[in-house]
Amino acid sequence: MPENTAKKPSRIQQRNRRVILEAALEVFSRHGYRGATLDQIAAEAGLSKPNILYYFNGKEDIHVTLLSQLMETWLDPLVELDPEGDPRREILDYVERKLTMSRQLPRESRLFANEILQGAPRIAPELENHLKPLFDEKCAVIAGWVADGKLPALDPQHLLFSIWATTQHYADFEAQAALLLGPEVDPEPRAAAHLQAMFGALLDLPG
Amino acid sequence: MPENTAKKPSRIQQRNRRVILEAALEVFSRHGYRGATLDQIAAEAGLSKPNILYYFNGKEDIHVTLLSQLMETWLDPLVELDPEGDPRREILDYVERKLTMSRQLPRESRLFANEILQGAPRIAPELENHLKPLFDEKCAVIAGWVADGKLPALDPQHLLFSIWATTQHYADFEAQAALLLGPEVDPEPRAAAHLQAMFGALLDLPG
DNA sequence: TTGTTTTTTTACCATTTGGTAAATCCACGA
DNA sequence: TCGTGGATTTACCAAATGGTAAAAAAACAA
Repeated sequence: MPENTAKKPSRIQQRNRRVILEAALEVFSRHGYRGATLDQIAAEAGLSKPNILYYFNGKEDIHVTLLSQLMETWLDPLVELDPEGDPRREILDYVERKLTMSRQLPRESRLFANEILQGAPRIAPELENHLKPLFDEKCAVIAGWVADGKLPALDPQHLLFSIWATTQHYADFEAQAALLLGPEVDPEPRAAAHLQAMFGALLDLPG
Repeated sequence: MPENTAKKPSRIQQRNRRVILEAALEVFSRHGYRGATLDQIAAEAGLSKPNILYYFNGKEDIHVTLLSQLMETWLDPLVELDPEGDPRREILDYVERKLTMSRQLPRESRLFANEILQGAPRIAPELENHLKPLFDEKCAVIAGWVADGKLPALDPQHLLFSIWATTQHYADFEAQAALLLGPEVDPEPRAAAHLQAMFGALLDLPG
């Protein structure tokens, strides 16, 4: 195993760790943690299984590393929600960003969905440390907007849940949407219009 | 294996098949298809593994039987949506029924979520035969309401997707909600209020 | 070029897991 | 109560899977 202790990783190390994580994203997101095998990841990465275990301490290490590394990207749209901006614009833009992310990074969405569905056994600490503070912070921002009369009375926590649920739905349950809408249809444009209308209506409610 | 061909199942058969499917629901919904083992199901059912394979042809047979058997229950709230009823009432009542079902049958919700997340490899035909016709039928009903001016212009397909996503979210991502709201809080009352407000606002939009 | 360190491969291993064969047990009708 | 067929257990097995040891190869510094 590469002695990372205070050593700078070689170019080969950097490249191979990247290749392995990319392959792991593909495999874990399609089959879940338990359903994914090191052999599949190795094949996808174009490396041998022992070689993969030279760069990571085991299957779980790969999985945890992957989740941790993607957490920042995943939370980024919410980070951008600006307390100083126009409340209605900020929230509708957030919906838009989240939907775009679901469309562009469906594997990441399914990776997190899989993990949380199983009870978040390997990522709970990461959620506690990164997601929860951000969630609480942004809920407070939205609650402030409501208190200031800039938004109708609404439940910040459940508003965020609804945004997550509706936007990630298109990545997580893509198989179902493809079956119901037809595989060749791209749901995104109509999904975007629908979600803007729905959340827009909620935000326009008389306070 | 019990010769089911044109024979009536004995009382023992009925009971054990029921016990096995109940155990399988518990295990499959917690760990997904690949993450569940026959040994776990056997332990949960209080039977030996070979005894379980006496009643079912294999792991996949149990899984498919379970999904098929629960499909009807799962679609029931949508079946009840009445074309003759008041459009707004019908849809909001449907949201309520779906949320109640998510709360009362979270294992069923996670079972389906797991399966669809993996691309619905074992349940696709069942979805095609049962979900799709119902989906198309009810979308037509809603589209009719819109055409008659009884509802504002909205997208029936994506409205149903949003209802599914938001209501099932509380069962499927329970681990996350528990982490963010606190494990002792029951999200249901506020979730219900929020969803009624949100979908109510959408349905009240000026046509 | 040579010696040393990093990277990769080869050859394994132990455990888990879905599944089976056959013996045994047991419920129940005649 | 005895026989028969359905129900259950015991004892397995082959394949898959996560992981390791050690040799070989490649990279690199001097």
